[in-house]
Amino acid sequence: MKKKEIILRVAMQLFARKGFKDTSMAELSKTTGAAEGTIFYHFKTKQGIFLEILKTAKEDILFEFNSYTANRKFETGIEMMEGAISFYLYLAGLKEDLFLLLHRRYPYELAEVNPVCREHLESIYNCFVDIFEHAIVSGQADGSIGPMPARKTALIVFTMVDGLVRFKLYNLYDAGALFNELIASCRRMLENKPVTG
Amino acid sequence: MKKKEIILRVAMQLFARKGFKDTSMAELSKTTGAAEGTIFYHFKTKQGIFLEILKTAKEDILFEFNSYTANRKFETGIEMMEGAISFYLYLAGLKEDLFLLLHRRYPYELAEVNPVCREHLESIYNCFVDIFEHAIVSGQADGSIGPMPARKTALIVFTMVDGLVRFKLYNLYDAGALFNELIASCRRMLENKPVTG
DNA sequence: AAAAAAACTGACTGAGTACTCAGTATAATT
DNA sequence: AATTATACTGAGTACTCAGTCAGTTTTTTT
Repeated sequence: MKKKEIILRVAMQLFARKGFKDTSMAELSKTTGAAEGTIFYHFKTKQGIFLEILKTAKEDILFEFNSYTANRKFETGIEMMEGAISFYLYLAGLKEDLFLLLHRRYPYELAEVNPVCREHLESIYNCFVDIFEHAIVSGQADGSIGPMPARKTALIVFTMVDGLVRFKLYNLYDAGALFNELIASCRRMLENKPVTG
Repeated sequence: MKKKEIILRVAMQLFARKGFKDTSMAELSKTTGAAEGTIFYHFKTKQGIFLEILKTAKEDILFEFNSYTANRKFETGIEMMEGAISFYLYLAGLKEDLFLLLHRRYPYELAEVNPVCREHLESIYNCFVDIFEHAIVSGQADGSIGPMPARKTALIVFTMVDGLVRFKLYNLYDAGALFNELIASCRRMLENKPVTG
């Protein structure tokens, strides 16, 4: 593996687990085995490393997203939603460092002054919200999901699922213990209620 | 106002808006008008300042919580839940700096090694989840809310509402545009569905 | 094998960091 | 008025930081 790759991989871990500011170039140098000068040969600034991490993360998620949507088929929209939620939680476990990074403040502060960063973040979030929205639209077509604004509801589902991930990442609550209840709550929230009377 | 108070007040703002690590004692000294030595006369360490901020924040929230629960009366549990959600969003607007602080990573990292910090955070969170839980239990008693585990559901409602606050604080989405949909979603999630047939 | 290009090195820099301390000013107590 | 206690000061300390640069090693091209 080339040093540049190693630097990116290790920096991702450190930025996610310790934070951007709390990770020094000296530490990154020691952990990667690359001299500090080497790091600055490959990346102009420390922030530059972060932006490249975010770029590859975006491509990574887009890939996972595509292979997910290509392979899964669901009977109803509400089942599709269950699959989407499971997918998000599965991905958060698989790529824990990335989700830790995305739950830090730094990316969003950078996004406010750096359009490239903002675009990467938006791509990542749109991916996920799109999945939820698509499930809702499908469910409304097949009758399993009731009438409600699809995008807004997708955003609300996203905050629920991402909130659960935050609980887990921050060690606030055992996320697994809430999983079944989350699914049940979403079902009640989305289900098409037959009109009685 | 005594210098100690000023230091606490300004440090709260700076820690919330710029982050703990990104706020230097030099800056805090300049902004407060107190010499660096004065700051360390009142507080043993920088971390000590943070802990005292969190302590007063906890007392602050407990006070708001008490005056809220003392003054409001609701017909049904589901209405009480609507009131609780509004209260949370109102408080997040009123005490924006505190909520910014609580959405940073630093408090939770400190909580993992500092029991005092952990206790403060737990008190704060329990306050809010208790309000939601109480609404659910009341609603189940009066029949406006269906049968579901009260605490777990309260936690899920909390992630939804707090997620909305995060959207707003991070400038990700206009939270106001989602408010009505959030209330409607919660209603559908909680409402007691009459058994048909 | 020689020349050119790319990858790599680590000592160094100057600015910034949390925190200290010897001493001064102000307030409270006798 | 004298003594004591509290509040305050800012230059100084030892250290860490991101980033530089002159020079060396490795790889690629000719």
